[in-house]
Amino acid sequence: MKWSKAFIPTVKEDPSDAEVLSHKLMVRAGLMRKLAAGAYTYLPLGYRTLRKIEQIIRQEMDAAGAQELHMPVIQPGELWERSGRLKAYGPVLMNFTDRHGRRVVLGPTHEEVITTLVANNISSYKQLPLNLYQIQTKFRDEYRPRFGVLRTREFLMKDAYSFHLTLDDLKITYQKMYDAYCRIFDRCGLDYIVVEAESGPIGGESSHEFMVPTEAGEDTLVRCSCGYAANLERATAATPQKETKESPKDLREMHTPGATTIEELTKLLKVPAEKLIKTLVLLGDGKPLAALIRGDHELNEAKLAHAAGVANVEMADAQTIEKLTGAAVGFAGPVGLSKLPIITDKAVQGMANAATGANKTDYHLLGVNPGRDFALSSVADIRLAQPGDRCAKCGGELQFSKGIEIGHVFQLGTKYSQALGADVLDEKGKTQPLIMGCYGIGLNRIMAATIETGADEQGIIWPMNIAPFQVILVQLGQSDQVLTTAQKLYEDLTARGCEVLWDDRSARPGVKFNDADLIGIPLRITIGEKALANGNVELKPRTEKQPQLLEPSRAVEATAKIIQSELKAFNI
RNA sequence: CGGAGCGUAGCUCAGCUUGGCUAGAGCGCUGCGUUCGGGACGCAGAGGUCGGAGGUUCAAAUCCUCUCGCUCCGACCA
Repeated sequence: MKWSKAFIPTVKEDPSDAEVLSHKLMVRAGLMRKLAAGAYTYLPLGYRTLRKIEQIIRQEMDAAGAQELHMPVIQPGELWERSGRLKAYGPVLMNFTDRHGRRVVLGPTHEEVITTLVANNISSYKQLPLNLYQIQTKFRDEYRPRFGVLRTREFLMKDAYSFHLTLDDLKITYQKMYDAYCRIFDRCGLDYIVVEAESGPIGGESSHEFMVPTEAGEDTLVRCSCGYAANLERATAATPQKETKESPKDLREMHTPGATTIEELTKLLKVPAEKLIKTLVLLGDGKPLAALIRGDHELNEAKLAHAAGVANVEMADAQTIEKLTGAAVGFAGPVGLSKLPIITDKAVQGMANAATGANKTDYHLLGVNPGRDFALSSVADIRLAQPGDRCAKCGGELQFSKGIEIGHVFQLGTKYSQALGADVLDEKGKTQPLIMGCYGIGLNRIMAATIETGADEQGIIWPMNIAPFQVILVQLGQSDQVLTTAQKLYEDLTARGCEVLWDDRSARPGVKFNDADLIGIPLRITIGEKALANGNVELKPRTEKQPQLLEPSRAVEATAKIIQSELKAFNI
């Protein structure tokens, strides 16, 4: 491809609306342009990389025994009512009403469609396991699209779904897919880690996320040197040591006018936050419940929902709280709070002589002792891990960092098959709900994560496997000798199967070198009069400072060899 | 959805506080010339509903109201 004929609009300055590195570089290198918030056009160069990522995924999915199919983007709203996810997804679901007044959903994912498909076409355990995937544009009306292509309203996703008679069989496929994911991300040249994850509205039991650690990520990773790794929603920290044997004091009421926050209380009572018990009033699937958390800890709603056995929890509004506690917001406490179930965090259990709200406006209780002053009917880990916490497995200090989620695998169980009636007959002729797994990869995120973690001041550095072109010919000047050499190199490299971008523009050398670095092609061959005077051209990898001088025919050999060996290295 | 900020040439921005000549700069683009190994230079040009609507005024990019879009923080979320 000759650059002069290609549509590669590079720009010198960072776009004003870009914040993260990958976003800036993708625009500057002419990979993409924004149409609207969370919607991007992939230009030819960017699309080449995206297609290469797609190809790698296809190969690995096929090798793992999955079969590719293609489902519709538009889906009947009725399907989503049946699965119960119309509500669960809420406003994130893009939908419209068609001319007949039917609600149509733009697919944010395809569990409903695939489960219906399989329900209608699979009826025997003999047809299992079945593993199906597609690569398709997904739609989500995100509250806040951001970070360039990392969170968009429209994105490319590989989604796979597997169907099984037994949990053991699911686990076999789950492991195969897990391994395939590792190969995919390895081949894309990414440094990633795998963490235990919460499954969110997809639902299900076990789940792992594939994360690329980088500051630009919006997920928080919690890791320990012992190998423990989880995302923040899932992470468990060790329960703090039981407090030294402080002898229990008597309950005492204290006037604390207007002190409704932990911060105000610590000042007023002159005790540290870890001596306070926060009493949070929430609604679990609409029913009130209270959660007790140590003053310096944060509630993890997902864990609480799990512990309470509900699908969804939200903070109760002020009116509800006042009605239930008999006090203004900020003065709730567990003592005498009999109207609603109380779930106590593990860290609260061992506290002694704590302070809590008195369920009386402008009053707090001191000397509160769990177990003595209120019942510990339900104790669970319901807090977020936080910096300074210890690992629950080895006691080491937990490390917090940011990451980009590029893939996610779930053991779904029977959530969708039961809702949508996907059954098969087992060997005894008995009806069984299908057990499902599902597996997703964000292709655009792979691209962005590669740039995010692999760029330098000059621009992008593509791994050979997903580079839009493998080698760039930088032709300096337009003299006959330079031109014929470049032409010959282009033909010879192409004949050897190399993907060549030929910068034949009449721009000055500096412009070409800077553009070549910016778009990050792994190998560069410079054809200029200087080296040609000695019959040479220059070969330089993107990551090296100094070029190597070679005769053109040798440069072709060397280039082809480097490409070969790098592609092979990625083909684990 | 709560908070903050921004919208002027293809891009990055100045001008707005204190209303007033023909609305500017750099980059990019077109033509000509000189250059040519890490983002050259000269000359000549093209390119603008100042996001949109309404209002105040003799006069609005500038002041007021409404509205749309975009970005960031929060909340939410594969």
